[in-house]
Amino acid sequence: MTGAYTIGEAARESGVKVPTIRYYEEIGLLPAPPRTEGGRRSYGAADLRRLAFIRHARELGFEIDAIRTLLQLQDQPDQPCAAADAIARDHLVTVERRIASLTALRAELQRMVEGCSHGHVASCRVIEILADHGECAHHEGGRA
Amino acid sequence: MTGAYTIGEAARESGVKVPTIRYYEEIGLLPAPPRTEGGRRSYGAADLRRLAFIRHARELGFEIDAIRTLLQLQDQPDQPCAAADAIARDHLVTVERRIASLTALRAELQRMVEGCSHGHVASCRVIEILADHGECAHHEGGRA
DNA sequence: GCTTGCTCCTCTAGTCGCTAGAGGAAGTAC
DNA sequence: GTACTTCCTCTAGCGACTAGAGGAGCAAGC
Repeated sequence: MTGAYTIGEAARESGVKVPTIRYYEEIGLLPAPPRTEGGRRSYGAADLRRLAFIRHARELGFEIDAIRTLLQLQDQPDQPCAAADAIARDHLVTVERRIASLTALRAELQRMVEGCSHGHVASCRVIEILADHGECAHHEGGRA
Repeated sequence: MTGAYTIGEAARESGVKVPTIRYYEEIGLLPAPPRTEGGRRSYGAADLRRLAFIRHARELGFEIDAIRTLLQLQDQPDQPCAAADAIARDHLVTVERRIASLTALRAELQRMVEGCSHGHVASCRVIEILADHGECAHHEGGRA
């Protein structure tokens, strides 16, 4: 039977660390489980699934608030899934923007390190490019 | 002449927000400028250059500590620039890893939203993939 | 002179998603 | 009975800011 798990077992099974599990409980992402006589948390199989879901979503870069919504949706399987789709699409857009930004950044870093003649700071391309924004190809801000 | 600037002017010139400038001063990234009679910060042209340097480096994703080192290097132009080069190279590696990770992530998000038939949550591909890690192509962790 | 409105000052607290550590109790192994 | 591990709660810290309170300086108009 899908018995009871200690928080340590839940952590090992789900890959979410012990303090993080407690943190998720604190912020209401994971329901507070029943306790043993001695006051220890006792998790069931459904909790492990929920934790795995959260972990996977975090790995994919979803924010806690988005995961909260996704979990609510998961709990109501007869709802239309437009909301889940929208969250994923939104996130996809974010990720694409981030990739574009990082790719531009990579090009600039490559220019830096390739241009560096390993001489002295006075003539260092790395320092130079950082000092002169005008000289560089990077003109759109935003989180890298 | 390269006169004196208020913190607001420095912010406009450098693109760094006013509270952020004060924050940089607090953490010792920017020297504390002289004050006017009325106690207001009075910046010179060198401060503006330093701020622009910091801003650019932050835009490129360098961490404050790395910027601190880069600024120290900039202040000693006769030093060899190996350290600056190493910082840039390090950062390039980080950025490349991040791009790889995000690219894998993008593929998975695309699978999600393309597979979504816009029906109900019970059969939603987005929710499904999140629930079943085994089903997905994403197996290496790391910061996205 | 006086008021209006903007910028500036300091200080504290909040953001996000955890992570670390203190100090103590419960459970397990020998 | 004692050693060891795991668990408990609680508070504080990380990075890099951001927001807001409460007050003072300063320039312009009347």
